[in-house]
Amino acid sequence: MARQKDDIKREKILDAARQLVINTGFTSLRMAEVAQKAGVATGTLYTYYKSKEALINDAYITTKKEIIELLTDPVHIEQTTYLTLKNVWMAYFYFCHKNPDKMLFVEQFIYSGYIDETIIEKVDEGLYEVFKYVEKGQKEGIIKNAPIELLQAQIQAPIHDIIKLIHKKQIKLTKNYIDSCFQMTWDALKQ
Amino acid sequence: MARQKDDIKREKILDAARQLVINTGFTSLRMAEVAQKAGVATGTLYTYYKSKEALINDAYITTKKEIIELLTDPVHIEQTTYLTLKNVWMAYFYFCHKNPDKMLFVEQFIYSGYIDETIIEKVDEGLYEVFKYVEKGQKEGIIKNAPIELLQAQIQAPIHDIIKLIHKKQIKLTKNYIDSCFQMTWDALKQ
DNA sequence: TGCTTAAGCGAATAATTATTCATTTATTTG
DNA sequence: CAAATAAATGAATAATTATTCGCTTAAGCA
Repeated sequence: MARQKDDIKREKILDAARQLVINTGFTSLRMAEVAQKAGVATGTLYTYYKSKEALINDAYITTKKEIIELLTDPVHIEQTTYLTLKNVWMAYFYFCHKNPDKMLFVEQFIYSGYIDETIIEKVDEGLYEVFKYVEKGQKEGIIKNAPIELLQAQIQAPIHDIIKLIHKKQIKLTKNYIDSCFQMTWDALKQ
Repeated sequence: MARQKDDIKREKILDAARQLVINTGFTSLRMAEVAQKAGVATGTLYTYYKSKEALINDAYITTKKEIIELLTDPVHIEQTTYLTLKNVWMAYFYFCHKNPDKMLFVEQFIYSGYIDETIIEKVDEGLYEVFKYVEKGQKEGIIKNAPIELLQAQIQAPIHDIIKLIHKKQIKLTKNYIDSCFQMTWDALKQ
């Protein structure tokens, strides 16, 4: 037959899109720039995606899936709820630090104006797994009995804020710095 | 002479812009829609602002100033650091709850692609006042000795996340709910 | 009350940018 | 190795949308 679509090229396109969004905002995201940054011609974008909207939505879906897989990896599970949560928290923190473009893209996507509304809840379902660790801690009387979404906000929101800060002000990370972040979150959660 | 520009109309324009951004994203913000929502003609926008960029930047500056004035209002000051911080936190929480469009607009602005870079730091200077309450608590040995920006993240990020949630899922607020939010934040901060 | 002048209007225009498509290039397979 | 076919290209086109401008309206002032 003939040539096949190249998954590495697709990934380069998504990377380019995410990076451009983070550097210059969703409004300034131009298909021509995505193509240039990805090292392909503008027209090529349309053999991989039927529209700009489809491209952006795919960038969301694939990135979110990657994050959920990371968070629900059984490798984090330990004997105590404290240690399990710490592992998950650390894994997410490092992921965000290493991939600020992915984290920020996912966070910003909802306000992009390109949302295909149907996909958001579907993708988010995978997160329930993570909440189970928190609910387990509640049953054990270790974690506060607040509504689960409040606890979730206490866990994830500061991470995002701190990563933005690190990124913006080029603060360098020390073990100490990260540990005191987690300590604050744990103090917020614990009974 | 002749007619004067109408500050109420200007406010309506800014309101319209903020609401549209929150409902449909920055990318879908069209001058024609802003005009319609504000109840003026498209051309009128240009007697108030020389460009779309100028309009959006003004929406940012004025909103951010409003927030900073709220946070630095001396009325919040009490005998103890705990009570002062609680007052400021509550004031900000209620503001965000009542004006989610203002809070979200300010939060999203950085990623809008319309930033006039020079203004951001200038406007943010006013926030130092608020950090002083936190630093005071550190000197008193009441608040953890973590870097100030980490403490700031612990304070503000969960509020933003929770307001988004309330807005999205139409959770109804109870006194209890709000108090347990603040309790978590305080536990995160306190020594 | 009438004159002056800037606000207000919105259709027409200019600019911008997503998408298409005729052509070229490269991969697959018999 | 050659034929078949789909990917890749990027200039041309279509679509979208910010901005302008000639005209109308109304606020301020003598």
